[in-house]
Amino acid sequence: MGRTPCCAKEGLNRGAWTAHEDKILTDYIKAHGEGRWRNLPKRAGLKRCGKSCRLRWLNYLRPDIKRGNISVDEEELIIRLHKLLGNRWSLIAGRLPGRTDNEIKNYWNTNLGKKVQDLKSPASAGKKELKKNETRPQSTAISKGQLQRFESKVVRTKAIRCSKVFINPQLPPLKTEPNPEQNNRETAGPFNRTLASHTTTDGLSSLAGNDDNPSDFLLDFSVEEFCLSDLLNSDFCDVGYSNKNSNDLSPSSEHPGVFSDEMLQNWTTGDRLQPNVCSNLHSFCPFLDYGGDWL
DNA sequence: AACGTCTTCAACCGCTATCCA
DNA sequence: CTGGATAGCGGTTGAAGACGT
Repeated sequence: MGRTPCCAKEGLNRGAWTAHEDKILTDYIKAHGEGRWRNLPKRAGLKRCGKSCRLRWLNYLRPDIKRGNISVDEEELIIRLHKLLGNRWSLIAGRLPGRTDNEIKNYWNTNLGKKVQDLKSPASAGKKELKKNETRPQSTAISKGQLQRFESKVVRTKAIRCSKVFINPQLPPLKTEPNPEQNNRETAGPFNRTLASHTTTDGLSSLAGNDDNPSDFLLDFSVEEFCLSDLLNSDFCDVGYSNKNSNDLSPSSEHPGVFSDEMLQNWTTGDRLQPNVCSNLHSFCPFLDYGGDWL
């Protein structure tokens, strides 16, 4: 590939892994656990670079890997998370049980990215895409409107690393007016339950003073467990923030907050959705409604 | 059947973050 | 604080199979 190798690879195997190599690696990790990748090949008797072993294990051999057939729900979630996080595939993968960052990245590059692009300029989509959709019926599940919303609001999380967090305590209250439909869905799944019962008006209180881990923000579910579309349709929150002054990131500006990567990660890598943090859904509104460079 | 083009995805790369002595 | 080792990330590549002519 025209680049200098990251480490000495004389006598090392390259390219596709053989079943034998897979077995050696699997057996070794089962016996000794993950980690120490650099030394692993030598100890396991593999002619591979440690990095390659790690990748093979994480992306292919791990027992909890779910392969192929990305469902419509998963697809929608990927798009939504991509809109929120940008190309932070590992964070996105963290919310899709059994999926790897590599798989999601590939899926995005080969399917969703194109789809978003095509929907942006429908004229260029052409017959080719039509044909393709015929053979991949699940790909048609997302409406054009959805995709347009997704496309325009990717948060550029990698541009600048923040070490400070500013949160405006004067967050507008979330509307909590009675909603029959919501009430009906209250028992549908954990996410709806928590949303319904924890819509506080204080964006900070739940961050500061609760035993539950506020970092476990986003979603913890298996997509088979309940109807993901409830979450996806929720848009996380739809409070009417305006973002007229995109350069003013001070706490007193219209942006309620600028978030560090750490916070972002915490929000998206937790193992469990904690009830108290649902009120912090407020905090995401600027992301979702913010089309420009927010940093 | 043969050939060329396209698509997919596993594997590779360099870079950065984190850990630890 | 510094620097080496290690882990992890996202971008890119290319082999292989699918598809079209």
